Amino acid sequence: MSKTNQKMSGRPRSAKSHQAILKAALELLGEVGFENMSIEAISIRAGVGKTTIYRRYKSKEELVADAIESIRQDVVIPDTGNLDNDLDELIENAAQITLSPLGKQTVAMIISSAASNYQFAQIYWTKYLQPRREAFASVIERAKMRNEIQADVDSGLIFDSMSGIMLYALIFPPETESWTTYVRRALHLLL
Amino acid sequence: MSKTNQKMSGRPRSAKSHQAILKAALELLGEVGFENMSIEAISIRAGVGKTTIYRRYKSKEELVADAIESIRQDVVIPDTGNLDNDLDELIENAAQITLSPLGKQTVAMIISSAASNYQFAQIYWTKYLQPRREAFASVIERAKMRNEIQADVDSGLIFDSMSGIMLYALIFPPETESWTTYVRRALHLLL
DNA sequence: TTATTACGATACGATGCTGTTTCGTAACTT
DNA sequence: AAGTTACGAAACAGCATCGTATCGTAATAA
Repeated sequence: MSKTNQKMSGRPRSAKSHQAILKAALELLGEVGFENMSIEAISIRAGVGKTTIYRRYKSKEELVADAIESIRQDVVIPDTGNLDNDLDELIENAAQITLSPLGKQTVAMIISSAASNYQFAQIYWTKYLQPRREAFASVIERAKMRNEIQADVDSGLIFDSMSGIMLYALIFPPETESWTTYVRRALHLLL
Repeated sequence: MSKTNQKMSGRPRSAKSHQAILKAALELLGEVGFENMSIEAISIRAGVGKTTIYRRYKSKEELVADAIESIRQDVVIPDTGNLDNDLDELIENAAQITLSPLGKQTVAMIISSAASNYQFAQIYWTKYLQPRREAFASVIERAKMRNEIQADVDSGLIFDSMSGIMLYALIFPPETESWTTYVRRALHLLL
């Protein structure tokens, strides 16, 4: 905003420091969680002065929101010509992200702050879930055209249900099978 | 343990204080979350000295684990003679507990500490989910006997899926319908 | 009654983080 | 070159909480 919409005189803000701050914030979020991470720890890990962070962000919330938003992951839209294979790829991809420490802490942060601060859920929805929900829809669409499933299938609701079981299995990992097999088995109930 | 298995001389620990501590801990957990609650705040709200808490618990984790464990909720096993009605009651009951501030913070705590400390998930599973999973199984069992559903339905997997969608809808509340309708609609995909 | 343990209150030093300020230096614009 | 802004480092007072220790009092057992 203020950085780009107007040429400022004086030394410009360091893009390198900016990247280092976001990186350190995400690392610490995954390691210790939102509540236990301090601005001081972030500045030390990023190798920048505390001042530099306080100059950019008014609060930890703002910083972390920006950091999460900065994650750009390519959305996979599998197209193997077969629904089951497509779904397997989607599940595999979701597993990698969701089961990581950062993924877990992000979800925890969203839940615990949901009542007071909806911005984290908002970002996660827009940046992460929404694109994948659409990718899922196009996978389902193709399966419909191949007559693999009925035309009245509600891809949105199925995606939500699938996300739900993934979340559940994240907290209470299945004991007798792998996370992915379990999710796959649940998904077969839905289709 | 040490309190009951042996008659001690001297003044016994106050059961009243004990109750007050657990109550205050649960209240604060719902209000500010696990990370933001201090032993000091608990002692003040409970109207006891800090010493009294430190004498009983070595850590906040221990205290909160005990507090959660102390919640005794009657498990509803509906038997209306009709599966859909039975399920509605189960959903309604789950909604009340899950959507409360305490319910949300408990879940958030479980997730964020899952990697380092599995005891919270363990307690929640044993004290809360397990009994309900069994109640759900008997509801399904009765529906099978009435030939409302097929005999090969896996009640456990369906319960997990249902819990999953509830959890998901807790974080990302449906915009165009109520929480319960949404859950009910998802459940119909499964049965 | 005496011995023992718990009680609530209060004070304590230690710790870790907050957000701000000051400093000399570095990187730009005009 | 002059002017301006950002940089990292360091110091700062302020605050909340930690876990422990000390106090005189209360409640129980022998």
